[in-house]
Amino acid sequence: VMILRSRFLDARRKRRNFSKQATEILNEYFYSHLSNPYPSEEAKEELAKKCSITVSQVSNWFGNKRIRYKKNIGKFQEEANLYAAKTAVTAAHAVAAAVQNNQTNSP
Amino acid sequence: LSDGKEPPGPAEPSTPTARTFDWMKVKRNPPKTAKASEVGLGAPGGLRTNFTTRQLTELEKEFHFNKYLSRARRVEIAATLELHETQVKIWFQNRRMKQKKREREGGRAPPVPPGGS
DNA sequence: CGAGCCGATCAATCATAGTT
DNA sequence: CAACTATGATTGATCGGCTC
Repeated sequence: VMILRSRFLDARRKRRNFSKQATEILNEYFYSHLSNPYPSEEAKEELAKKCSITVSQVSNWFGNKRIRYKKNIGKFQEEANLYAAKTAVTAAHAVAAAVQNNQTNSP
Repeated sequence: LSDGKEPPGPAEPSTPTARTFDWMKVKRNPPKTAKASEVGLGAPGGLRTNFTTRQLTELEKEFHFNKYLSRARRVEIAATLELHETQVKIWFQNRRMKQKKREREGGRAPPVPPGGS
């Protein structure tokens, strides 16, 4: 049986965790698209570039994230709220900027 | 790209954030590999078959010879390796995708990360 | 109409990195 | 340092769509 394990022992070992920043970007996308966290091929390429990883790694990340998320939603609740708030702030900034540029207000 | 809302609302009212969407409910049917009714033994269908080294070696060898299998060859290999024709078929399909993946990305970058010297 | 293929994904597991 | 957890990768098999 052990022998059967040895058939692998190739790639998957020696794996490096993605940079904190890359994970940040991936999570932002995941939680801001929680209703449908399935990035298109183009989106994956863009994420891959921003994260400095390959498209396959982006796919692996989303695949693992989706499965693990639905496996135990509760465990990710905290993280979900964190990123939800984060994107909300980003959106707020965008709106604020738009308002400043566009003096079109409405009380 | 930036969507704001999804027309249908498959979510459930409970928590303001992180609702339950359809993709979270997706369940795959269990593998149909081996019918318990056929052999009627401790072969519960629904388990991911673990190919042996011998089977993988043979399949790999055949793959290098032919990327695609003919019906006849498939039957032959399935018999020799004691696998279902479907398993052999699926193995080749997955193997081809794997090959494509390696070609697409594995263009370079295997030598050595930084560090040497 | 059905079989094989493609592309994407699932789901379980492996082996390791990181944490406690 | 051991025990446990988080995470990236691998892979047999499924799902939907397309071709023939």
